Amino acid sequence: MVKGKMSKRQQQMITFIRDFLGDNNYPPTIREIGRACQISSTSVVNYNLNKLEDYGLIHRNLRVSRGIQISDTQHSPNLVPIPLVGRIFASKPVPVPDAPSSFAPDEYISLARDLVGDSADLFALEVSGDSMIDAMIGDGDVVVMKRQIEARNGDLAAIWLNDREETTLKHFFLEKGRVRLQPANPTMHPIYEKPENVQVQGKVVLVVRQINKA
Amino acid sequence: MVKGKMSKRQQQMITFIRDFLGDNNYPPTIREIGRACQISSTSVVNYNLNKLEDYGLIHRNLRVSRGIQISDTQHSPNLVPIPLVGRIFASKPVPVPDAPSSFAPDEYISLARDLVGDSADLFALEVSGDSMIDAMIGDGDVVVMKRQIEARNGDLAAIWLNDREETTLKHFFLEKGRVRLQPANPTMHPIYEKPENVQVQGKVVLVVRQINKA
DNA sequence: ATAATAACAGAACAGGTGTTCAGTGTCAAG
DNA sequence: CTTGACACTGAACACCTGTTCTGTTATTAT
Repeated sequence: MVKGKMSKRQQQMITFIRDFLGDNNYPPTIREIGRACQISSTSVVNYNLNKLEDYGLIHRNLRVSRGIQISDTQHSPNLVPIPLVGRIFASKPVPVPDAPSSFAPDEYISLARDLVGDSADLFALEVSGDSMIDAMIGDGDVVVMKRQIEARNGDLAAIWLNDREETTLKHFFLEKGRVRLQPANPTMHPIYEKPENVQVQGKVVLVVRQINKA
Repeated sequence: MVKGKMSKRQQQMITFIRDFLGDNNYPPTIREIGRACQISSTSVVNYNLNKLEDYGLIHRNLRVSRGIQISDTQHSPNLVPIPLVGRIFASKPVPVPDAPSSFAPDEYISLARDLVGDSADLFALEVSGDSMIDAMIGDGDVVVMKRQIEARNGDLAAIWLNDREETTLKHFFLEKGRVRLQPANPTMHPIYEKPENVQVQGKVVLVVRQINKA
């Protein structure tokens, strides 16, 4: 992960690589990129490719012709890449990413598009510990969330409790001046909070649990 | 399309190309194919590649390095289609499909290959009811299972209990003549059964929970 | 057996391709 | 002004890669 924003050229290059890959199913060469982006020198293309790799947008296989892989997507229109931005603990607020595209996480999880839709505001968190057990979410589960400030009644949301200083995943209900937080596990009882004490950080859209990670 | 069947070598080659493409997202060179398939001469690889193109299995871009495209109308190589064979109730045995390809389910769920691997023995079930709550699996969850008769210690398995005549999802442990079935929820206690009373129907490899099905 | 065809081996060639290096200009900080 | 970082140029090098050629071996038909 590296700071800095893409230059015009780098943006042009990565869009060309993406288009080329879509047309031909194999990545372009350095000279093909240069030709398409009006770059006369192969070393400049090489230079900017290294920058793009520093940003985490591509992966280069050194000394391999056409050894460019786009890391934001396995280049499948049916797969949605979701940045895995960190881990979630009950004792800390959810590390919600600020801007959608300004940063480049080092890890992605790919999911079929029909599972999560097309939203750009998705991010994934790996759960640490059993503190979310009342939401039927266990240690090692991956929760896919949609960044949003407000929740609608019934949403399973990540909620920061100001007084307790912890994050909880519960179903959100705003009812006559108070907030009811209902555990997903129906055998457990809800808790009630004052609206000014709760802070919605995002809405859970999917939970994935891999039993045997190879 | 041309008549004739593929030789052993050609079959080996095309599977290698497919695997290579899956791993690297770019096609292999002629020499990489030859190395993987124990072919000493590049001309032989070239020879057989032309045959594969005659058969319509691949498309070659002449004079382009790694210019091999697999004309695979199939799904994306990064998505695995998993048949959704039915619903799971605690009161009934899991409807395990008999033969992998002998039946045609009307519904599929697609998952990224890196989530579930390549096994052909996968099938998916939608959970009805809250009977699996002690496995942290709720109503509407989709469990992806791998068909198998035996379970190893620690596997989260679908287990049919002969006497109670019901299915349960628990972690399986065979220990000194008895079977311990441990709920995934660590706050709940295990149950113990005689080995002849339990029947493994499959092993859970993944659980997916969609919160808001659009 | 003989001939024809398919499949393969090895080598060589021309051009493609990633890499590297010595410079050039720009621009902001010291 | 000087310095240094940054983006870029042009050229050269070494290896990679697809192609082609000649020749050999195996298989099949006549």
